[in-house]
Amino acid sequence: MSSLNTVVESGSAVTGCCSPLAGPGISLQEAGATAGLFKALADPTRVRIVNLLANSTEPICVCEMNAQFDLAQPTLSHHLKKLVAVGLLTREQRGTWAYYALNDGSLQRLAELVRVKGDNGD
Amino acid sequence: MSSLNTVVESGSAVTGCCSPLAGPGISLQEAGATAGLFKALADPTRVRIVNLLANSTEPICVCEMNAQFDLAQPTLSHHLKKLVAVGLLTREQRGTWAYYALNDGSLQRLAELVRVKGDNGD
DNA sequence: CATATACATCGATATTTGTCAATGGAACCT
DNA sequence: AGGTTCCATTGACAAATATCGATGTATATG
Repeated sequence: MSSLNTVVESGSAVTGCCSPLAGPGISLQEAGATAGLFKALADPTRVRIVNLLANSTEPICVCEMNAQFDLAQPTLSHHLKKLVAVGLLTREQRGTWAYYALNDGSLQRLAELVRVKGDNGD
Repeated sequence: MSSLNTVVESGSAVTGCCSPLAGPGISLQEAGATAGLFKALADPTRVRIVNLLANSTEPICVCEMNAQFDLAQPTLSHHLKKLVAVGLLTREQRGTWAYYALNDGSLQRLAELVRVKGDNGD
């Protein structure tokens, strides 16, 4: 059986930050935070990772992604770290394996960032 | 009065491209196109430009942005070009001035990219 | 025609970033 | 304890990018 610590970690950028793109007059600093979130998705590999996780009901371990993406393992780790740092992904350690999943509601919050002014919001 | 050619140009990436982030199994190429769109917004200055235009009912000329952003004029031109190339912005020449505006519906299409699976789209 | 203005393009540079090989560290197995 | 597997970190390097000064190109104006 083993211990199975299942320590969960996640950054926080989607979680609370970031002024909407079309919001009224954002500052330079706010623009930086918002750009930081988009920057996390400004790479094909990271888009694929998010897409992969968005289509899975369960977390996926690095070894499985490693089998699908034609990339060195450190490179994959690098991208995963960035996605966690920005709050899009969650990392969960199960024994020797590391399982990643979409942070709950992170896509919804991302959608709010892009929400258009006169939208169905109310 | 002068001639006022008003030649309008715009790229096309938001216009038609780009598989949704959470769509079913996107290819490496599709991921690249999607990442390219996010890349356009992965910069504080470009976020501010889009935000500025999103809050304006009328196009805005470069000279006006130049007054608000603490950047050299060539740098601003550089960013504007990228936003037009990806289809987010529209460029319109009025005499000596160049007016930029949000490409119609580009934000909506961007929102669709980020749309979550079980959303109200039905 | 000469000059001025608005903007784009070019060339150069410093920073950022994606990538990999090598190494490190932790959990598991025998 | 020793070896193995999974993953992260480090260091190095090439490519992309943000930035600016200098220059180019229209368009207007005197």
